[in-house]
Amino acid sequence: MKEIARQLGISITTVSRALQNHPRIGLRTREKVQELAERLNYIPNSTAISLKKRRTFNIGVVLPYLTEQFFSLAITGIEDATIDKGYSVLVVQSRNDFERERTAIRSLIRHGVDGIVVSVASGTHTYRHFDRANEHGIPIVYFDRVIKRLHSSCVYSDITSGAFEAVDFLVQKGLTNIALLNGPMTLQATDERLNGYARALQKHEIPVNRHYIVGLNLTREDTLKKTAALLDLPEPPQAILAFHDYIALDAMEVCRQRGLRINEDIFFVSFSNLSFCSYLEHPPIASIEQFPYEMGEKAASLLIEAIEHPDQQTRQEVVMQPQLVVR
Amino acid sequence: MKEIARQLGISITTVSRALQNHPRIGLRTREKVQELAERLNYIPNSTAISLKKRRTFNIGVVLPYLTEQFFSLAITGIEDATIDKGYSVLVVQSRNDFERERTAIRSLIRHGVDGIVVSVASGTHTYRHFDRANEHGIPIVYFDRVIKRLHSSCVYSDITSGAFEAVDFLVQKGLTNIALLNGPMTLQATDERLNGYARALQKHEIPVNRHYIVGLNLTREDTLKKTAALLDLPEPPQAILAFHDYIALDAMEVCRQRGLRINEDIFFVSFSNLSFCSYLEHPPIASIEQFPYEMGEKAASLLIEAIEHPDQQTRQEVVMQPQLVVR
DNA sequence: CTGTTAGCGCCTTCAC
DNA sequence: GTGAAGGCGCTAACAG
Repeated sequence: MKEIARQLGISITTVSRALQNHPRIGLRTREKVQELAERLNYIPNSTAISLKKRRTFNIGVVLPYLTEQFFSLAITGIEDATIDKGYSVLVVQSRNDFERERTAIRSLIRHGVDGIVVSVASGTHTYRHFDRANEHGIPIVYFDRVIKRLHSSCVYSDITSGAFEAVDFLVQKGLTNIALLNGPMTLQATDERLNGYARALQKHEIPVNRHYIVGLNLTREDTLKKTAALLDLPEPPQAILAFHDYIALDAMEVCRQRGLRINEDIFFVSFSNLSFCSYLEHPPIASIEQFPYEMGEKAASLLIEAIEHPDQQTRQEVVMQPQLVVR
Repeated sequence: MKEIARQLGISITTVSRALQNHPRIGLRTREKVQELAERLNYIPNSTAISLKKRRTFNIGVVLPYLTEQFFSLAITGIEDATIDKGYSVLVVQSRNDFERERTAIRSLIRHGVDGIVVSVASGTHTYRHFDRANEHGIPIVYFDRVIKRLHSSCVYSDITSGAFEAVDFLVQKGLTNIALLNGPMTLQATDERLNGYARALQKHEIPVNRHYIVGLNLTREDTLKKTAALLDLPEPPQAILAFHDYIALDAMEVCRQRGLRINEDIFFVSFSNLSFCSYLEHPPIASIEQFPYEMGEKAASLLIEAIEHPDQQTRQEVVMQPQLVVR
């Protein structure tokens, strides 16, 4: 800017205004300035602007794993919702580790993001780090793995209803012995899933067999072991509802090894609907699509809302309806 | 800082120095400052620091798709290599679109990143936008889909050798009719792959059958169609080398539909080694692992090198050896 | 060991 | 319509 001002023999102020299309600036001046700026391929220093405006136009995203397609789709939604509003996205992976998440948030605060979208790590047990962000005036929107806080919006899917529909679907196919490979009890979604499962069985007056309900700890070994245990039951399940496609895949492997034919001797339904399931010879017969892209998109626009209108504290809770996709 | 200075009755400078553990500051003063800062849960305004230091400690990453596991692994490598040096990562997806890539770079420049890591979009045909970054003093490191520029380092894998080994492996298994499902001719890697393929055949004195060499355009339909054409040849291939696991999967589907048994009637080897291949009942018998994580890591550290020592323009070209993983 | 001063690049009253 | 001056929060000579 200084350079432009010098070359044109005008003041920096004028340059600044010309560049912003300030109304009360001479048309000729404006044109000359903009043209010269172009020629010098001037790019405004956003650091300086940030300092002045107290906005960086960066938003932070903290989520467990980018390698999970669910989250990379979510990020894409976030990107699409923010990019043309001029925001850039800072991504940090928590790897489901509390400590990592904490430092991630801290680092984002230091980097001066205008807001944060987070999907809480499964290892997180206290929420002080999030409050810190809020205390610094940084709004947070939670998605997928949400926690419900006073002033923060969140968007998540209705797991209960997803599980309900899945089980309902299986029962209507004539399957009554349905097992549930559920997540760790620390996650809220685990409860909801159980809920939907139980409610669907109840609807059809099928008694809940507690041996069919299994809590997994996210390690592959655990999944393999507990699936094997299920199959060893005197009355093994005819169908399995898995809380994640990956879990279903691991479980299917166990079944195959025992000579069970997928989608004949035993049926699978799982959450998430990873695109690569379509490459499988025997994919789960149904998946519960949770629309990660849309979730990310929604979360991001709520965040931008919160950033740009900090006054009107309209906390929102958006519940997305999952959809049973039958193959 | 002002607040701390006021409360302690000292100058802002002293506070600043105390916070940075400046050596020539009174121990007592320092402690008092740091303690108060803690209590006020003061977080330095990095925007201001950036303005002063002319560094944002942000680095940009531009790549085609985060949803491809290859790239999300690369990002993870980048993250790990930068995070503890105090950098944050701004991610933008180009979706292989030139225009998107261009705006991405532009936006990163505006946001004042200290450097950029990029995997060039397949749709990119001119490199002016990259030069722009360089003109603004922003170093770039290319990885995977690299272009070779005067002052920019790059890291990529030795596709030729990967293809060579793959074909060599197949021949040693007694397979001689080997087709190559290659990428679009616009990508440099496509050439190299062809090269390795041809060289391996040559080594075993197998003539190159040009009907076996197929250029794909990255759409699924194209893959299906051209694979079918391969199988329709008077002498169909016994094995297929695919330039990507996803391509192999699509091609395998075609084979299956025709009643060919994977890994019996026809064999597959592909590049990339996606983790989910292990879930397949009949995965490619071998994959060419390209170590995306390590590539990202390396690219990022080269970038940091370039950022922190802008004087010593040591352009580096790192070639990673891929590895044939036999299942 | 500590304070004074100037300035990073830009925006924004306020004055002309 | 344009310019001068001050300041965003912090750092870094330069003085004591």
